[in-house]
Amino acid sequence: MTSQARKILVCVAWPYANGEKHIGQIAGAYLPPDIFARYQRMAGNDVLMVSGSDTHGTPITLQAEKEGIHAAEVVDKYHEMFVEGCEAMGLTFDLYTHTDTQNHWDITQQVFRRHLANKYIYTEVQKQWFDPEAGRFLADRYVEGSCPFCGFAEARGDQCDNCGRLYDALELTNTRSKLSGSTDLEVRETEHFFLDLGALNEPLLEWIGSEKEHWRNNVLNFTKGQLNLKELRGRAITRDIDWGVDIPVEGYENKCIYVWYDAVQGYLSAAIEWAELSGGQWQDWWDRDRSPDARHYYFIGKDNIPFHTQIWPGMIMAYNDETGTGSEEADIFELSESAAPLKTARLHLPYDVPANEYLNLGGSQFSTSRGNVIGFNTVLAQFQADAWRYTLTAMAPESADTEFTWPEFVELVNNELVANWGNLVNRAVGFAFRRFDGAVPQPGPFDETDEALLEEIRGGFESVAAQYEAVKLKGALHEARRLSQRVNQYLNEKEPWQTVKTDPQAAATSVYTALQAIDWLKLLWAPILPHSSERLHQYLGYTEPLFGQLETAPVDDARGSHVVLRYDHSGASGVWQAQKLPAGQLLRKPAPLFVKLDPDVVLGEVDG
RNA sequence: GGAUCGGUAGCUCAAUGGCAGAGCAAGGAGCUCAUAACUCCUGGGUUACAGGUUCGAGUCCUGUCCGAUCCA
Repeated sequence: MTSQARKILVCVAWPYANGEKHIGQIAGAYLPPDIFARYQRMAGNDVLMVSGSDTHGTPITLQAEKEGIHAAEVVDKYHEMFVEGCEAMGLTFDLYTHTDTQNHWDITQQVFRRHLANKYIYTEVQKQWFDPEAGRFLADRYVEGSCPFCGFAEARGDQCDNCGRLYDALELTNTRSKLSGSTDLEVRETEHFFLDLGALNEPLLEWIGSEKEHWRNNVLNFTKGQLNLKELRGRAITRDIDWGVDIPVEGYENKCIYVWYDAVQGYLSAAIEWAELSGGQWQDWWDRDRSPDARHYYFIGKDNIPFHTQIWPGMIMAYNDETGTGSEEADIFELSESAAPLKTARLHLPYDVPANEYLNLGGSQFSTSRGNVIGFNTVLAQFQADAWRYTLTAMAPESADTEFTWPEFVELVNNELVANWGNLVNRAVGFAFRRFDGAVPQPGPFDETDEALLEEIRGGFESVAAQYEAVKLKGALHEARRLSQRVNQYLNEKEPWQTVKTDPQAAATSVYTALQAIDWLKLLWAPILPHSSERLHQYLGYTEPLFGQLETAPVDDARGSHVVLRYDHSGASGVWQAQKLPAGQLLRKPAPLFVKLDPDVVLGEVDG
């Protein structure tokens, strides 16, 4: 490596642990960061990729009520389901955890106290529906009544299903509680904490105005537009709920921190948990004084843009602010040894937020309630992970919504992945294995055609890299596919199956050249197709694995036990370099890398 | 209602204001090492619509329509 390794934090959106995720979410937010992270590790950079399941919020409690079990059980069930999916898909999280851990609580409370000490948190009294029978305040979705506009009797807490109007829940009449069914509701006052985003509007505007040329158009302009309105205002951090992180201030025992405030902090808390588990230093990625060149990438769906370009950066700024340093509130925290450096660290802001649009199904969005969902775990049991990785990258909604259809899935797998790349590997490595004693043949002198091919494929280490580097994964796929086709063209021109009979040395040179090209293409494809590149790596006779190992393990802490997914990169040998394929290296008997799909079977299964 | 993104070949997508391109699909030919795969050739366009700026507009400006997200 000519340049020094850069610290790259790959932040992945935190999914709610409330059900099986669908392939639209995978294509938008979970596969792209893995491809990017795998590339960056091969390129010699120090990658830390973190995420976890979001265990708080109404989606979780709603699902718990639906299934008649406790929220914590819902969390365990779907968290583990997602972890299994990630393992099968090969998503190399250095740590995938969840938010109901002691560490995450500690960090959230630490950040809360610092925000409070720095005067970015204030309190305000609100009016809210209270159900005396249940003894609880009612969140919007727990109260229904008559619409203030059209009188519709079944209007929800914040929106009427009949006329579609939005309103404040306090405007409803004839209200009843969905908790107890009681119609005897009261409006009571309740005090809550607010994050003072209004005070952060100007600093955010300044931040968004410089060195953001590499950001995607939609993300940058959308954020600028919002900030230019200068309408950011306080946002409630706490709610009258009992499922969430406790508020670290006395007198608020019946309230909790609301999900949006704690969830985004997972990027930080997960890095700290990773350090605790691995003995690594999370500050190398997060502390901007210690690692000024570190870069943070946030992979999310478009609905999440405001949280990652306004709210979370604002929270980081509010944390870095030093007005409260030395005050009582700022210094009373008890943190674990790993987390303690957080007290003095100043944290990095996002370097890039390459948000994706949506991958839709059949012209409409994936919707669990409407039943049009293609489940992440389900499809991995049916088709190869790399087939999904290829098709979801080819269909990636990088600049606009895209649509998934099963016929297109079959076409992409059969006519591109199998035909272009899989078949190239099979024909070339298979031919070498059969006709050259199961070893890489010894080439004679290269002619112009040989040199030209090798030069062009070697160029992929620049051209494909540029695409990965810019998070243009679809572009990387196109470029790799173009280079694969060049090798097919080369073989058709050289016809080693002919020359092997008349001029074995010429055939050996051609086959060597093709194998060398394939050996390099294996690396260019590896971030997108890690499983098949790993197998090809073995067929070509290498013994060290390209990638490291994914493993799951239970972790115990003061809040209980949670399963984590971890990637151990230590055994990986794959590097982003055009190294020489050793002539004479023993091959292993190859088999087709990809399963060709039978359209009738695929379409029959999904229709039935 | 406000902010933003997108609308290009049958499909998926490219094109610093400078000859509208690629892959797949379709039609034809070659090849036979290969998963009936590979390679070559061909056809395919009112760049959503209407104006404007410019020597020149897919690209810049104005308006309209359609789709999407966030905020009200």
